[in-house]
Amino acid sequence: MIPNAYRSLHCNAIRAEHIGQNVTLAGWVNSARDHGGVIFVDLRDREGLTQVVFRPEENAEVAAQSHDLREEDVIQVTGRVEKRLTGTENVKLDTGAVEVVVSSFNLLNKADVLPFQLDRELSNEDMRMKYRYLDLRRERMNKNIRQRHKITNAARNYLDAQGFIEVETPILSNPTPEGARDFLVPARLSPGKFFALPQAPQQYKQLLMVAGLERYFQIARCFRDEDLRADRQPEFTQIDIEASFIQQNDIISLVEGLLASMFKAGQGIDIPLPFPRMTYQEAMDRFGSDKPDTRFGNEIVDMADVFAKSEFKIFRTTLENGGVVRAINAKGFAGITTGQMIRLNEIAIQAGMKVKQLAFIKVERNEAGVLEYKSPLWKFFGEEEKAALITKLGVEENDIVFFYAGTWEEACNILGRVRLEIADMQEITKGSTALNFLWVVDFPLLAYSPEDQSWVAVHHPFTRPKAEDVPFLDAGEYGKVRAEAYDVVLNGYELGGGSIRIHESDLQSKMFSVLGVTPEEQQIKFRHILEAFKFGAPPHGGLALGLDRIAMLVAGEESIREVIAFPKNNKACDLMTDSPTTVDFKQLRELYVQSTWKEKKKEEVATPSTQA
RNA sequence: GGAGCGGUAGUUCAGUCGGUUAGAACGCCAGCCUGUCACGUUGGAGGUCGCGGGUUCGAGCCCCGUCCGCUCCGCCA
Repeated sequence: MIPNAYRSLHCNAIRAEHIGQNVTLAGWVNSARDHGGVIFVDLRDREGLTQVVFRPEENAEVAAQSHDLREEDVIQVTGRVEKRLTGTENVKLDTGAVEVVVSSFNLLNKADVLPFQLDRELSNEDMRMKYRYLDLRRERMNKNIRQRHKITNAARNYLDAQGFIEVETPILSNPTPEGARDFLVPARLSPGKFFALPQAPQQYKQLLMVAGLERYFQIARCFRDEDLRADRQPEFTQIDIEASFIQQNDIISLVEGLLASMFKAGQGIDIPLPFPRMTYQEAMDRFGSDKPDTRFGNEIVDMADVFAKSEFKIFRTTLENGGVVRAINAKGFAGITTGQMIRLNEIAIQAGMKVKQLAFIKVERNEAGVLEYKSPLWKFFGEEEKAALITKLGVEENDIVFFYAGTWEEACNILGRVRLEIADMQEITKGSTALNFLWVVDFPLLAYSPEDQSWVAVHHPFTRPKAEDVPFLDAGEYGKVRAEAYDVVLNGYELGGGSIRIHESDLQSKMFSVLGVTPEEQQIKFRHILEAFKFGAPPHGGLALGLDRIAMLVAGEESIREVIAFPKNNKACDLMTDSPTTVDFKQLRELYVQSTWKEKKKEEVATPSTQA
């Protein structure tokens, strides 16, 4: 730290070597302990605490003034560093062996009593957000914000060292034809027209590849006007990366090194490289998710071979009709409560289960010491099936097995969700420090949307189909086409994703056509990119990482709000500034914009009379 | 758009079967206290039980509606 007029040292910098020296400190009164004569003040700045002592015999006037000090007053003190009296050292403080005996002090700013105590946990989220600047004074928030700086810095340094160039792309850009809802900005100088805030710098970064930059990155703010979650904010930050003359493996090892440098900077740990890889198909089959949490087992098991010729008609006919029969063995969860069972079934129904209850087998030892298979299905299974099932699922005492019979998609969705809920109920990952990184590769290129009655891009329309699957694309068998796309996953969170892109104009145009964008629309919305690809676009690809989520996981937090200085609440509002807000009619008129929103009128319904 | 949990003192919470004056801890205010560090100690103030309505002799507690916060589903190329 460079000394200035306010202070010669930070509060946490004072050590035994300073004994005898005069120092000047500035900061906040963390606590004041008034003993009538001597007064102790723990002085806090962003680096830490130092105990300063006001003694009447040192300076009677200053000591008298110190009686009025209250928590969070901002003060400046000058005094002599002394070794603490023997027996009064405080091992909890880095500066606990010394103290500053104050000879002069300035009250820089008096503080009102705070609306909440900084040293106690606070559960009132409105209060935290309304007084976010006070919430950020708390040690936990201070740590999170600074840790975020460290990992961001590490990312910049790493990418710079790898030859990547940081480029800023426009915040005012065009609406995105598909994908998330855009935030719109009226364009005053083009009456009736609108900008959109970028959901991602996707097209710009590809055009930078056409521009010959070869290696680009940006710590980019992105905007999506969708509903919020604990890990989703309407504005968030991506580490956006794009490179030319590069293949999937190159990007994967680049990003592994990047993440390793960030976790090293944030947590001081070395994460093992390389990360395991799994195809999308395998992830869905085993975990029912494209972002599997691999910290625990209870995997989904295919039971087709066991039940192919079963007497149990529901399972057999499901299989005969091209469906699947799959199961999860929840190890040691036979003690599931009625409430938990109800909850699991609710979740399964939400996830698309067509029946009212998940079929199950609960394995418990009865009073006579015999293993019992409690299940509404057990009586329908033949002896061979039972034996095969027990072996295949590794069923033991105190296990409970859940079954689902239906389509592959349903089974993945339902059992994937059930698997996570069971882990939550069993608190399997509670307190775990495991970091299970994973690459999910070979995503499908396209998915059919029954809602839109058309094929939509699973990643985005610029994603390259795998060369060996292009014949399926040509044949119109869109469901079979895999993409050169990859996601990096940590403990069930999607940290980021990317792809090798299309760099040929005709292939890009064909891709748009498959997605239902007519040639006319292509010219209107994508002329710039289709043209650019004709002027010598290099093969390229990239990836974007969610910086907020990474910061959250590094900090061990469960919400990205804890690593964002001024986040929005559930309704995308900022309670501190009361944003968003209404604007004057005049301001709207200048933008040629008119609001159609009307406040709901309170229904003037007569209160039902209770007296006849 | 849907589901769940929550809202009681400044804060964190308790509040039994619907029944006297709604409690505790921390914080706050005042006094005392020269070695504390979650200082101690004596005293004090502080409540629209989110809001509106209903049931009841009586509601923090039961019912209906509504607002706010959080979590999840839908949504998030």
